[in-house]
Amino acid sequence: MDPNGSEESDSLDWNTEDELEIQETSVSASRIPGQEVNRGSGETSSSSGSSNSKVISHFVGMGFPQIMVVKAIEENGEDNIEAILETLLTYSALENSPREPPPASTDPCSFDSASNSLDDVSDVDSSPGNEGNKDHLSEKDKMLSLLVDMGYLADEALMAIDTCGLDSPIAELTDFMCAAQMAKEADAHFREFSHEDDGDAHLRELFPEDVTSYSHARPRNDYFPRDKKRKLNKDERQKSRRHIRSEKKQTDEDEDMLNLPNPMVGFGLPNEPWPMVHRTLPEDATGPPYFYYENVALTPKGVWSKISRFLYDVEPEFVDSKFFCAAARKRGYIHNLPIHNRCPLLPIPPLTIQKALPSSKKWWPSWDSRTQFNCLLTCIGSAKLTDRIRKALEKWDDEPPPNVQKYVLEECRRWNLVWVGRNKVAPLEPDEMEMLLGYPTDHTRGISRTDRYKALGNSFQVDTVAYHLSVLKDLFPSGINVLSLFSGIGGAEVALHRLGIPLKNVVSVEISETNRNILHSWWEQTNQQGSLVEMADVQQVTAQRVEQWLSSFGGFDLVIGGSPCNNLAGGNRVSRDGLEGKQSSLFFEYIRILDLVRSMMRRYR
DNA sequence: ATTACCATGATAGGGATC
DNA sequence: GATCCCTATCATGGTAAT
Repeated sequence: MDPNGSEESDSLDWNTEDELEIQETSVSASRIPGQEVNRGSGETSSSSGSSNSKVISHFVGMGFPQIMVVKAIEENGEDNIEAILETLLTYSALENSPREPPPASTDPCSFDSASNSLDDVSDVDSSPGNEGNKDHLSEKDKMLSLLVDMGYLADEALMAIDTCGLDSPIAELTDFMCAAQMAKEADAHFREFSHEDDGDAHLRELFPEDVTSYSHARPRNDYFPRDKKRKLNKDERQKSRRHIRSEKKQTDEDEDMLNLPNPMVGFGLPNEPWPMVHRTLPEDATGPPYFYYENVALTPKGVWSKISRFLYDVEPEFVDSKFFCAAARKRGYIHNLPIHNRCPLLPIPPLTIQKALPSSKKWWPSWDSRTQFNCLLTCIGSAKLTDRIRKALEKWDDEPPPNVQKYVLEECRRWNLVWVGRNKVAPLEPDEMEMLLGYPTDHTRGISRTDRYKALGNSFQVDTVAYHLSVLKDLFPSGINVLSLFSGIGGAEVALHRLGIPLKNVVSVEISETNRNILHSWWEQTNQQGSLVEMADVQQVTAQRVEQWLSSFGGFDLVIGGSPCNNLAGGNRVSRDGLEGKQSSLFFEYIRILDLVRSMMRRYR
């Protein structure tokens, strides 16, 4: 739902000053007086150092103990945000366990395994003062914390302290660590992949009791030197992927795979006597608030099981919108909504091309057997292509030979072309896409044509989503408060509105200004009685803001959104990097915010 | 083997601004 | 006329399921 994230994220990459400021207050309790003197001075920190610092401060700012954050980064490699977060989240799952700070002795020891990779340079454990001397230890810890806060890796900082001595000038320590960092960077690619799956277990051993409630995490790759991954050539990338695959085979076997249902009907279709599916949600998954997450069904292997794991182990509901409209749209939805007594949106839209676009019937050749469109995409077929097709067909008086038919059909399926004249095909018009996706006519009108295609190609199919959301109507007869993340052109809002569910307060977060404008004008045109709060960046949804919304709205009833699919979708041949991808990693913002809302609402209860 | 896929990057041209 | 921004056009090929 975030078509323009790629463009605008460029300008957002380092636009975090204000947020850091906010976090400064929340972190301050755990920080040592005076350490902010060095923050941002820039002189001492290398680029990798400062990015590392940002990651640490963000995780810490959200309530993870610094020691654990550092450990998680060490375990997973600084590039592997996803794994770091996963490691940290493992402990939030134990939220109800008694809280104990890590034993003091654990602090220095916890770095031991991390420093193993550098043991050949220096023997950390042989240094004096590791045990017994508490004063020295705390001084050492302070220095360690200071250096880590400056952006250096904890194991390197520890080694520098041990090697150069606690009384050494900071400059000497930082010099030492710069050298160590350079040595380590060569190792980074390997560690990025090899530590993906064993990080949790390792941390679990080190912190068997310690748990924390976190409220913020920041899994953006943008903290790191841009496109480090892309520097890998194709062979290397394939090797890496093979490496992941072979590791998975060895470790998780088949449990990592989620099978896509065939037919892709989810937990049941309207007006079909489908055997009623019973599901029991994991205890931790039950609301309030209700949540609803969406993304493409066909992702790289293991992505959906990972998404499911982050969303409290709720099983995804895979649905193809071809059962709801005349176009396919294979999507996975993870939600904690009841699944009984759903009802479809009325009127039921036409399910075939011929009924949806009756004017095309006249020109539709008998050998084009399509009755439904493929997934509506963000791009359309080119004018040159339709021209080539026309020329290929014009050579034949009546029916073209099979090979020409095959070529034309292939292109028609690929680009969802419609017959609009004799030998003449054309891509769908934006308003036709609006209709097929369940939006009001001219919903996206007024912006450039390409932007309309982009926005529509990235949006919900309203009838499908509305069918799932329909259970909310009886639950909230007086209306609902909605937190809508990655709102796009407002598919969720339109669905709820069309269901007749009053929208009391809607907080909509959407990066694209044109999309925000679309939702805004829809809101006004439909005379909404509630209030609409618009935000641009999910990363600016801080604990403070959520708290503010919760206190003024009395809680959210629904948290809904589909995070960017750019790096998951099969159409992306350039950067299909999975959940770690530049845009798709914003998924972690979704769970971050959802968890924030959940934990705060539980606290208020 | 075939098929489908919420795409990306390079490029060119129109229009506004200086 | 030089430059920038916006828009449109086009070619491009990898993954996983069937």
